[in-house]
Formats: sequence, C-alpha cells, structure tokens
Amino acid sequence: MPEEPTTPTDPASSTAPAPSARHTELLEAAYGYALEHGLADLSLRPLATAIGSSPRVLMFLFGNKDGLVRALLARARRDELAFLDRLGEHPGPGEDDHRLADTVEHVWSWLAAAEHRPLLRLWAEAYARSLVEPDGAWAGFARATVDDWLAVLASHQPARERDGAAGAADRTVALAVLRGALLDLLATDDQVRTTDAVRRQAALLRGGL
Amino acid sequence: MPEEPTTPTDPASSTAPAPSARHTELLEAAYGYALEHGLADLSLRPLATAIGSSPRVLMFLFGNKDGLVRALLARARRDELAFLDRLGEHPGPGEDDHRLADTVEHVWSWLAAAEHRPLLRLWAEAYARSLVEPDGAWAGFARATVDDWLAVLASHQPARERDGAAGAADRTVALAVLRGALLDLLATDDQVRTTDAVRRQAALLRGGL
DNA sequence: AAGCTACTGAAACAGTCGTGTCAGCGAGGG
DNA sequence: CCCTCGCTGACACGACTGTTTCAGTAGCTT
Repeated sequence: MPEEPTTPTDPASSTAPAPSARHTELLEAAYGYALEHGLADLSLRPLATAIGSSPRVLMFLFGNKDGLVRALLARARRDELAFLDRLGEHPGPGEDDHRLADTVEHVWSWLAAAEHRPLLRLWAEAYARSLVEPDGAWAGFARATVDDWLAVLASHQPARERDGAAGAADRTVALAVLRGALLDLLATDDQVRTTDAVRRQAALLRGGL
Repeated sequence: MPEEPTTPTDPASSTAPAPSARHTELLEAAYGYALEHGLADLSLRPLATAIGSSPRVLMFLFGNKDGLVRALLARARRDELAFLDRLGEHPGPGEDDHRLADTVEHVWSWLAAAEHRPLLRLWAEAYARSLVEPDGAWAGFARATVDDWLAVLASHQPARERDGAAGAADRTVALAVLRGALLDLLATDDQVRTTDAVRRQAALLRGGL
C-alpha cells in the first residue's frame, strides 16, 4: 500500500520525491480555484467538483486538508519568489548606485498590476491568518514573506548603506510603504492615489540622505 | 413574541433601540473571546460556553451569527475610532503647523504598544477577510478603515497642504507606512527595527517638502 | 499471466455547524 | 393574581465538515 506521497520535508535527498504529473496538475487547478475563492472557507467537496476531481483523490495526493493548504500556500509563495528572483538578478556586479527608490517604484508597478490582484488578495489573507493562528498549515507564512522581501531589498541597497541599523530601517520603511499602499489599493481600488503616494515616497527617499 | 432586537439599521430614530444591559455584557465578553481566538473559525457553541452563555441566547440577542460578527466588528471599530477621535482633538483651532510627521510618530506609539496587539491582529484579520469576501458580515470593513484614517490624517495636515492630489498622496503615504510597519511588527515582533523605520520616515517627511 | 504502482469511485463514518422548536424561568406592572 | 417582557435550557433538525473503508481500474514491468 503506497498511499500518501504528501511531499515530506526532504528525505535526506536534496529534491522532493517527484510531485507526479497528476499532483502538479490538480495543484494548479486548485490554486486557480483558491485565487478566486480564497482559502478561508475552502472545503474539499466544492473544490474537488470544481476542478473535476474528488475529495478522495485530494486526500490521496496531499495527505489531508492541511497538506493541501500548505501546498497551495507554497504554490502562491512560488509566484512571489519568482518575481523576487527576477528582481534580484537586476543589480549587476560592481554597481553600487541602485537606490531603494528605483526598486520601490519598480516593485509597485508589479504590485499594482490588475492581473496580480487575486494573488495579492490571497497573500493578504494568508498573511493575516498566519498572524492570528500561528500553528497549523499557515505557520510562519507572514514571517517568511517579511524575510524574503527584506533580503531582496537589502540586495538593492548600495553596499555601504546596507549594514547597520540605518540600513535595516531603510529597507523596512521601503517594505512598509509598499505593503501599506498595497492594502490601500486592495481596499479602495484607487490606483492613481496609491501610485501617487508611492511615487511621492520614492521622491522622498531620493531627496533625503 | 418580542424575539430579535438585532439592532437594525436605524428605524427612523437617530439612536439605536437600546442595546439592553445583557446585550452589551455578552458582546463585551464575546469581544474578549474574539480578541484572543480570532474571527476566522469562530463558532457559536465554543464561544457560548467560554463566556458562560448558550447559542440560543446569542441567537436571541444578535439574530444570527452574521449579526454577532457584525456586532463584534463594530465593537472593534469603536476601539479604533476612540483612538482616532482622541487624535482628532489634538489640533487646536488656528494652528497650522501640525505636520504629518508628528502624527505618524504619535500614532505609531499607539500601534506598537504591546497591549494593542490583539486588537490589531483582529483588525488585520477582518481587513483581509473583507477583501476576499466583500459580501456578508465583513462587507466594507477595509474600505471603512481606510476612509476613517485618511480623514483623520487630513485633519492633521496644514490647511494649505490638505487639498489636491499632493495632499492626498501625503496622507496616503503616511497611512501606508504605518500599516506596513504594523504588518511587519505583527509578524516579526521586532519593535526596534519597525520603530526605527517609522522614525526614519518621519525624518524624511520633515526634511523633504 | 501475474504483480506492482498510481490513481479513482461510492459510500459511510463521526463530528460540528447554524438554526429552529417548545417549553419555562424570574421580575415588574396592572 | 396574572400577564407580559426579557432571557434561558434542552433538544433535535438538516446540512456540511474532514476522513476512512472497501473496492476497484488502467498502465507498466517482469
């Protein structure tokens, strides 16, 4: 009885034990479903019928519901990390004049894009939930994204501004304004005001030093 | 059969139809419960037993679960508005030199206080949920708090900076950095880094103009 | 042909959910 | 005394939850 691939936490090997075509296929379908329905009141039967499967199969492939949610969260995080990695490539070697201001404006153009709205709503939901309920499938999600973003922002700071408390404060304020403006945008859909605000902040960052 | 006080939407009268001592008493108890358990998986039976009541009574006093959640959300918003009102009193008449920077630092000292952590977690949860599920009990929560805060920040801007797109952008960036830093603080509990960031932002706001 | 692996369908399990029903309590006013 | 008003307990209803059991089926390997 093989039962349960469940993608465990690295069995000594470096790569995960082959997600199996069907696994990724259903994960992708479930991800699409989660993007428009949210994760809060996700339940197996409606999801399964929507993606043309059955609760039995989801249990088989993901172990249990927590496994499914964890897989969906990881899937969402992959989208986020994909963008961050593309961001991270940008700074060429030896160049020192990457200002946080440029990065902020660039990141904002991605955050504000209408096609990313579902992903970012899902992100907000997972973030908030992992604050309220630090155990279970959501554990550490908020913390993880903060670290991801701060790391990538650090790589976009000039080397001599990167270290020390001042550098950390600069990254933190850049991240804060991006996330705050994102929350605003998600609630009000006021793209011009929020974009003006981010541009204003970028101007402040360039001016003061 | 009197059944259902349910606090309807203003029956022509200005004030609500007397919340009844028991109503407010149980609401307060339920609010305390929600502050530590969150609203996501709130359910009547555990809540009722925890606060020494019964589902029957909660149904009687709040109509249904949505009514209860709405009442809890309104209760949380009252805490928020109480602070905003105290903030709003500050600017004396005729004074024009209230800079947003001062307000930002003052608000942050309230947001960062450890005793407000449960309220702010609840706030984040309600905010995110109202984004994903714009109907039902959560409807409009995110939008409402954005408007509340922007209004109060506007009252703290010098009169000649208040109007126009530039003024709106200033308020928006102030709100954004506060909320972004709050999200960071809730996730990482790193009070010194987030506070440094807010102070840095206040310095930027004062310096640039 | 046999056997193993990956996957699937149907049905049932026990539990929880919100809600409704029917009755009954104590207190205050006529 | 009785009758209404605000509140409450006990219980059951139907719907839905995650999960399990049992029984497969299709494909590849030996």
